Amino acid sequence: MNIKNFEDSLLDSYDISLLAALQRDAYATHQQIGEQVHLSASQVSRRVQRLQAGGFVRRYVALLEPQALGLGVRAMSYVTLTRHGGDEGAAFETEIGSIPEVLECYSVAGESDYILHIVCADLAVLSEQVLRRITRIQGVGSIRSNIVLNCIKSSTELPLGHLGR
Amino acid sequence: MNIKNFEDSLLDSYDISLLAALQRDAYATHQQIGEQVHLSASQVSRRVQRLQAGGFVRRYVALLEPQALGLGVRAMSYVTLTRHGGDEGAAFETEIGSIPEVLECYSVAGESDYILHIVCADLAVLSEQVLRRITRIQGVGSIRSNIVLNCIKSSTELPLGHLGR
DNA sequence: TGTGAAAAAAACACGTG
DNA sequence: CACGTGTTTTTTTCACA
Repeated sequence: MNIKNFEDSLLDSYDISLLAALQRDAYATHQQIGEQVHLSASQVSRRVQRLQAGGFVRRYVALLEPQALGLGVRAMSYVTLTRHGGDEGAAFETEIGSIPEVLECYSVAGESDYILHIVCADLAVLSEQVLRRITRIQGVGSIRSNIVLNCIKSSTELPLGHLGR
Repeated sequence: MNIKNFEDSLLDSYDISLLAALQRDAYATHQQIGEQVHLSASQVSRRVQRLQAGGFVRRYVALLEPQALGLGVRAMSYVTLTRHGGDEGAAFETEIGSIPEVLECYSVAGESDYILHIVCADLAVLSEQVLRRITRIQGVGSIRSNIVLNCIKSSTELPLGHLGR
């Protein structure tokens, strides 16, 4: 039987610590993870497979160091479309998908329509290339941006505390 | 000789495609990556080690599926501190670090002082637990939040195009 | 830089509680 | 039926040409 989603599934406390360990460091060996979680290597192997098959793990990735790669600028940008109701949204969303400097894009309720998380080399690239390109997308009204001064925290670890008890 | 940072380092086009491959899928075997990048498995092994030692790779992680884990709410919150110049910032920053629902926190130039990326189970948890806890941190003036309606794009892949040519 | 050997780790099958 | 142990297979790392 397959674990399909949150409702069907019973994640016991081992699974939860396992997921926590995986999103902290996916390159630890099953042995090492097992020691942290108090499980044998074979158990870890079995459970990890189940968790993957169950759709809890999206994928495994390497997180790179922006500074080391010459990516010195991070910004949050807020895009407002000119008109709502049409398909400006669709055009915008597909275009955004093809801009590698845009790491994240969310539609939101509020003054602006979209929030964009952008990383790029420097301010010149940000304004002259990335923001310019976004401005030119059909339906885009205004863009406002916040330049990030300092990174206090940047994590990909989802909170799992609500599952536990 | 060690590769220390962007200036010293000469990343050739192989290294760049290698980094791109790693941040796309870090669980591919060296063999598979080698086929994509046109390199032998041993070369991939060597280069990956160099890239890690050179500080280009922060770490390897599993990206989990929020929906499958009952994490249905995503929000961007904007925090303004009451006074600037003191050490309210320091207190705030250490406190924020201990809230697992806050995935990202950046200090920014502009109207607000900090931007927070929050993920949690539902709106009740967001307002009654997470935002409440943030409000109570010493020095916090106001919080404004944007609830995310839709995720257009959510990536951890840094843009590497500027390195290439 | 590639090839092959050695080491390590993961996946699997089995026997046991 | 779930668990750990031992075995097989895969994968990575290292030495050598």
